[in-house]
Amino acid sequence: MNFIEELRWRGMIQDIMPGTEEQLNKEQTSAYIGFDPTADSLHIGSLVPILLLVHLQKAGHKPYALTGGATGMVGDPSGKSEERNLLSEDILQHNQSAVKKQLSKFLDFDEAKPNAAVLVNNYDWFKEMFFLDFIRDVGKHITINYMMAKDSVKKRIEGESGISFTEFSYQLIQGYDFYWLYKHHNCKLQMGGSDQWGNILTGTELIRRKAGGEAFAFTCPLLTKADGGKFGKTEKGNIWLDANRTSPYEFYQFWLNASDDDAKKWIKIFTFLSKDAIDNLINQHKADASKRILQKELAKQITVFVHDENGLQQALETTGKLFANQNAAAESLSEEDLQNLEGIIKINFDLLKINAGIDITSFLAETNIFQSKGEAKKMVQNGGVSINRKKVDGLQMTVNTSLLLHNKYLLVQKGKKNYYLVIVAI
RNA sequence: GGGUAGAUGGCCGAGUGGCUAAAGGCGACAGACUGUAAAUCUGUUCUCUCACGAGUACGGAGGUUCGAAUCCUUCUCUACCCA
Repeated sequence: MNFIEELRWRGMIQDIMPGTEEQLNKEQTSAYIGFDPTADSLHIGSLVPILLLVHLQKAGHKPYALTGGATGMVGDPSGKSEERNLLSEDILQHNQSAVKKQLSKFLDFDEAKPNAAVLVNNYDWFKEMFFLDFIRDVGKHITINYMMAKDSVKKRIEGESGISFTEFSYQLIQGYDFYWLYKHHNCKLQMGGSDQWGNILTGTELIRRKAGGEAFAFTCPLLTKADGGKFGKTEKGNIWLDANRTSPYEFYQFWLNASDDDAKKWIKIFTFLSKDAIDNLINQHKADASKRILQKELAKQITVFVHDENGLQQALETTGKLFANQNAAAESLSEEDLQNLEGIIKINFDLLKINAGIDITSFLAETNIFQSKGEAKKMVQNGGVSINRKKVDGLQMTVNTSLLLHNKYLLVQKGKKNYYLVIVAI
């Protein structure tokens, strides 16, 4: 199975330019994807493009991962309904190096291999670029009419808040990236999310007009959830690839909570399991959906990919303790169990206050489990708070030493799935 | 430059002097059900407060009024039309 066929059955191809497959079959091809340094960690939305590069490399082609030091300074209008705030140069610098570090985890950079991965930063070729040169050498080749016809631009022009010249120019900058890589690295293919289709085509157009060359492109679908919600968000926000931002346990939990429909789609995209293996899993899942075989396998594979075997073990251990015996009393957890709960939020709290006894709303607010007493109160009244797995049934409750597990711990739940371990000490 | 229509809570959108912390919808969070799903039903959803209550808030500023999202002045921004 060739690279494109592989991606196709996995549901990872949205649009593809004619001739792309032929090019890839013909010779080892260099291809690139850009990553915007909008934060100092990538999140799971970037995982699909990363996987495209990994598949590409596995198929024997040469992947280029581009960090957008220059494009990040401008801001991509695609998929945004409003003008974005510009990031400061310091932050961009910091983000770039962090993103770079993360990317290097997933690709093989062994230079001995002919298809070793390469990291590039478009700031390197834009920092010396003068405005006049750019509008003469690049701008001249692309008409405004062409640029305005792009969906991402059209929407903004027709929309409420308009579009600045800065963001309007974005596609030219990205287009030039492709041209530059084509010229200097013989890079003939650009991939990306389907929201990038317009920007990518500007690049192939530039290569055609300015260099008389032929370049190719395809995009992968943007992920949504079966219920129409945004992919990769939870009540706590984005799911990041950085273990310090999203612990392996939380990361694992995210995938484990996938709905059946989503799990079927996602396991093809986010794991390297073969078609047979996945078909087999889907059949097993259908036989007894309540075992959530698909979700477990998906969560396992992708957690190992991002956080290694250790991360997975940590996630499984914590998951086991918290969810395996949900009906068991919290008292059944040993001190070690509690001490080694990795990945959930741990909070230190003053023993003296517990000794004196503290009312439930103050306790929840002072531990920062809730931002204010009002919020804590509302949630308690809704029945959404448990301590040591017992539902807090009223505001009159007092937290005191009798509740402590092993004289030291309190296991607090906000909702069903959000655990906090309060550690009491002086 | 001239004219017209607009700007309401995370989003959409009702509201033209007091009964308006502002209908309704979406989203989000929680509960029930369940499989730590989905769907459904229920509750919550400006901030602080155990509560009584208080403080902010209908683009910005100022004014009229006992009382303003609602009326007036002015400014900013957006859309459309004319030049």
